[in-house]
Amino acid sequence: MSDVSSPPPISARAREIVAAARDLLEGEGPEAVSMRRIADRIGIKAPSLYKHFPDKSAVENALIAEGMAELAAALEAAEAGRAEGEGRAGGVAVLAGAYRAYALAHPDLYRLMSGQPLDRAALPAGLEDRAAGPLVRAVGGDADAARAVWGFAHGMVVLELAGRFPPGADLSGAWAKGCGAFSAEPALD
Amino acid sequence: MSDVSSPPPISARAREIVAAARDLLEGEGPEAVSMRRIADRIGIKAPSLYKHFPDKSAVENALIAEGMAELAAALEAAEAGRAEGEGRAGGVAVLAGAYRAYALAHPDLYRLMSGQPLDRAALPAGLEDRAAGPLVRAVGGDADAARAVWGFAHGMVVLELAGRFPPGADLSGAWAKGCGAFSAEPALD
DNA sequence: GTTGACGGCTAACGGTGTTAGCCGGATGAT
DNA sequence: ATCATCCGGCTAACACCGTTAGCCGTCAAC
Repeated sequence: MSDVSSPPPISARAREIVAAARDLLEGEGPEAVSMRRIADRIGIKAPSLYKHFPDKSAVENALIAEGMAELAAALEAAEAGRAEGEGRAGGVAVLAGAYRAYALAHPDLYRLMSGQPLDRAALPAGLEDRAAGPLVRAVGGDADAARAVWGFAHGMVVLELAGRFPPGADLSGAWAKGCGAFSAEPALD
Repeated sequence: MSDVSSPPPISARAREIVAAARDLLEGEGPEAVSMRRIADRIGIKAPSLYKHFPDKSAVENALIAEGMAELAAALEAAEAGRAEGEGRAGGVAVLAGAYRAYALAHPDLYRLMSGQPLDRAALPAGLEDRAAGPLVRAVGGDADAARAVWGFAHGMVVLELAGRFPPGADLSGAWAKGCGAFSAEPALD
């Protein structure tokens, strides 16, 4: 019963491959992560990669799992670190700050994680729920509210990463406005 | 004052090219819109496209301009169509509904429009502002608030398009929650 | 009538993901 | 000790991608 985690990729070579893929992704952007570039980086030829992963998307799924685990850890740390004096409101703002910080620190990985229809079967069981946990707890378990603030945070982050806001826009103001709106208790609900 | 729009692409052939590109995009998805497939569809060879557009991104920019104009029109129609009795709150919800409806009706075009760093020089002058207009008016000209609800709407739409919410999730509830949060007047601001 | 631009074309380059098939070495079984 | 098996490399190749170079027919203008 040692390690019945998710899919097989546990061999040293496999880990080396996803590490190379991540270096390329975070160092040179998404178009740099090609099977030939990955193979080059670890001193083998591209077709040999297929002895370790069925296709490129499997390598990407490993990267996605890695990123989601890191993001979950960052959110859990933010959740644990906030002063107990803060109400639900502060919780949302702190989590949103941690979310944004992770995305800005790993822009290309974040886009890879969030830009495509998750292959949930290729993910460690429970990872997605673990990443969502801190936020749903911060909004008191209201699924609608959790989805709304997730949508807000994701949208803000992705627009910022794509440079869609005006050059000198005061984004912290917009974040504060959003977090404030979501922190007010529902008036007549 | 007939038509001093933006860049050159006004020839019949050029319009035919972007029409073919749009058919491919909306009919078979983004990976189907290749220079060879576009050319095939109008009965010429791929290299001939370069007599009308400098590169593929120029064709995409034409698609983006087309989509943004349509989205702007949809938002303006929603703005004009709402009952005058509604306050600012209703305005935001109506606009968000129109925004979501356009994105769901043209998912691949919307992703093309919103997923990359806008080449503003390639866009008709004033188009971006025109698309943003209805929303900033709905929030009373507060730029921070406008960016926050834009982030919310974009995030919700893009997560929905990517199938990131749980299969049977009640998204209309999350949308209502978000619009409600952004419609309450700022308490102590 | 000549010139020149327009808008097609073919051939080609370097890149992509991926498959087929070969082959050496290590490992396990008889 | 010999034999079989499988693992993990390899080369060659396919079909596609965006893009460039260079050729050529048509047609309008001077």
